[in-house]
Amino acid sequence: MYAALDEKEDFLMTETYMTIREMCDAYDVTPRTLRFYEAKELLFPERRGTKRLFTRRDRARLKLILRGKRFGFSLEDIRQLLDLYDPDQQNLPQMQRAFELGKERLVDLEARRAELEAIITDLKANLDWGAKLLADAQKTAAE
Amino acid sequence: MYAALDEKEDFLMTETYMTIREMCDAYDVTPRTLRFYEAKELLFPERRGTKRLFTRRDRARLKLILRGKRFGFSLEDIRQLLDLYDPDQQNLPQMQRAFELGKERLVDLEARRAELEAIITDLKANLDWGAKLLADAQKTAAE
DNA sequence: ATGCAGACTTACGTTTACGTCAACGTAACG
DNA sequence: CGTTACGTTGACGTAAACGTAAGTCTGCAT
Repeated sequence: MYAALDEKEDFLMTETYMTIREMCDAYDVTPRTLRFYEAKELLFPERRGTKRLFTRRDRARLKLILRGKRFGFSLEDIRQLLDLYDPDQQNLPQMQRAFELGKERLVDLEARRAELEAIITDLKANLDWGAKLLADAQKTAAE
Repeated sequence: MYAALDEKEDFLMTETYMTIREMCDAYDVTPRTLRFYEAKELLFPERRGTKRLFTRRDRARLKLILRGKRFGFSLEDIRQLLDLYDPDQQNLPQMQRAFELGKERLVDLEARRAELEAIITDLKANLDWGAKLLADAQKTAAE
């Protein structure tokens, strides 16, 4: 289960559970953020008494959340997507919705990839152009 | 000038100036958004009396703004980058800052490209897996 | 001349994604 | 047994990116 949520460095992670502080240090987020994500039902840490215990599943989800954010997805967008990476096999209709949604996302992401490629090419060209302009300016100033 | 800001379809754009409504229709934004971008010094429409007239330069900048937003950049990030795409040759220090900033962005974008590649691969794998799960579920239900 | 569609300014409202106290619980340490 | 460190729940605050409503102006068609 959660095959896609696994990561290579997980073999280092001997602890099954992590406290909120360990999570913060490991993923560079604040406690507030983790509690906020829990409130928004993006994470589901267990409890020992009143304290949160973050599982492997939570860690995997958090990685995906942070990833999504870097690409401009809203938390609500991400919440939808998480259902795909972490399906509830008891709920067929939900799985199918997640599946359809995932296919749409794939199209979207591939379009983004193309656009990103264009942006990079573009930026490179502008950097070359800028370098030339700056070089000219240097020479002019030297006279 | 503004070589990188040109686009292929521009030859269709006979009008040098566009009204705010034309802009809204063309780029699917609201008037509020355009005025907001002007207030934030991302766009610099000219004025006929009190009314805004958006130039080719504004249109090129707007495209870049919308692009940047799709990739999760803040408007402030974007404002900085626009200086690179639209340099002020009277201002050497600003050009150099823009140049340095642009180089950093390039590194950033190339990292994003790699991550995006990983995300796509990942999502595809999950979709295949999901397809399998759904197929199994269908069969089970058929018995 | 007038009315009305659009554009303009000003200003307050809204949503997202947290930040920042305040007040309290609890567990370990000396 | 006190205090120090870390964790918890509200509750209010904030920055970014606009939305929205109110009131004004303005060009032009009737």
